Amino acid sequence: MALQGAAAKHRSIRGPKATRAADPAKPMAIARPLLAWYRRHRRDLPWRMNRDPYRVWVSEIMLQQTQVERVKDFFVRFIDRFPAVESLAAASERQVLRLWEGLGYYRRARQLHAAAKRVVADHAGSFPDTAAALRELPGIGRYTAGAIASIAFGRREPILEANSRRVFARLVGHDRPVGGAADEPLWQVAAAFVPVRDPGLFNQAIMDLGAIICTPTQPQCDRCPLAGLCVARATGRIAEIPAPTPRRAATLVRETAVVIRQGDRVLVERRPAGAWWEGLWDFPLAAADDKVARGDRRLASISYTVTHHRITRRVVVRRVATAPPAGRTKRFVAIAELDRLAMTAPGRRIARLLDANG
DNA sequence: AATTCGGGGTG
DNA sequence: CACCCAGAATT
Repeated sequence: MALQGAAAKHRSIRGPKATRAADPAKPMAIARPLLAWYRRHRRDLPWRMNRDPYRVWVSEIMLQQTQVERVKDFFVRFIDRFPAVESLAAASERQVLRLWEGLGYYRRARQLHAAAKRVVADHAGSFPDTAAALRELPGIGRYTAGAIASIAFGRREPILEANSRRVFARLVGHDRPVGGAADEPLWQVAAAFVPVRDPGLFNQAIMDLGAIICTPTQPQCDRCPLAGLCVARATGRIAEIPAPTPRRAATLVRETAVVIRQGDRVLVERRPAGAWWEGLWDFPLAAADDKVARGDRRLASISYTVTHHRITRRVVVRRVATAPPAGRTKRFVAIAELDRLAMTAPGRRIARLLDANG
């Protein structure tokens, strides 16, 4: 045991094979115990009912930087409303965004919609079935192409995302920084391990292992089917691998939203192209030099975080006698009608305040 | 290579 | 509060 640990300590990914460490040259050494574990412990997820490429695709887009538990209900509602690529392609962007509201990264929804139209128009409604062709569609990058190609089409394609990055890094003892270009060695590890047989199940199994057993903190190595092959475990470096990536400090932002109200109607604006939450509705934000008018009533102050921006939004209500002009990007709508609009997260919080306060 | 996209859950 | 999450596109 001590011998094994000492030997593993000085082994690189392509090092000698003196011990039982994971060896990319023998993919089945990983796949066999992993798939056996997966058959018993895999998560029961709504997108795993079948291998319909459309469903796999929708789930993979929703899951980008979004946790499984959060996606479940959104996925079921979305599939219920748009059961096939044709119905999604035929929908309006407004409908798609409304179903996406609250899930975040709204560009995903617009790209999903655009890709659906392209699949219908250019591929007669059937998905491209190789990773390279899938990557031509908007919103599909290296990971998502590999996931769809392997899961829906049985292609031998690797994947690397948050779970598999951690699992593979620990498995081979990859103690260098990860993320971005630094992930390339781990892509090579993933490519070496993914088996010809059942690559889709293998990829899903790696992700489930990362989500259930090989967790970021306090992994349950005693229940891991790959524990005996894991270099990080053999060398006692589980807690240090993968190396944490430095984060940017948060920037503080202050802004003021003005609820322009006449009776039970309020003014909302659509976020312009290039702005955060492009295409979603929100209350107008006061310009930096726009003094809060006399008579404005302070309604609330809400804070929220967008990546590395910490934003405090003061909300004031300004009652007006005449309705401001409407247009494609400005609408004057009854508070009760705000439900039907796809709104930004802070905008929705304000809408709920208005609803609660009458 | 670095930045920019959300939002909620967790310790 | 810090960290995390089935990443992709843009610059």
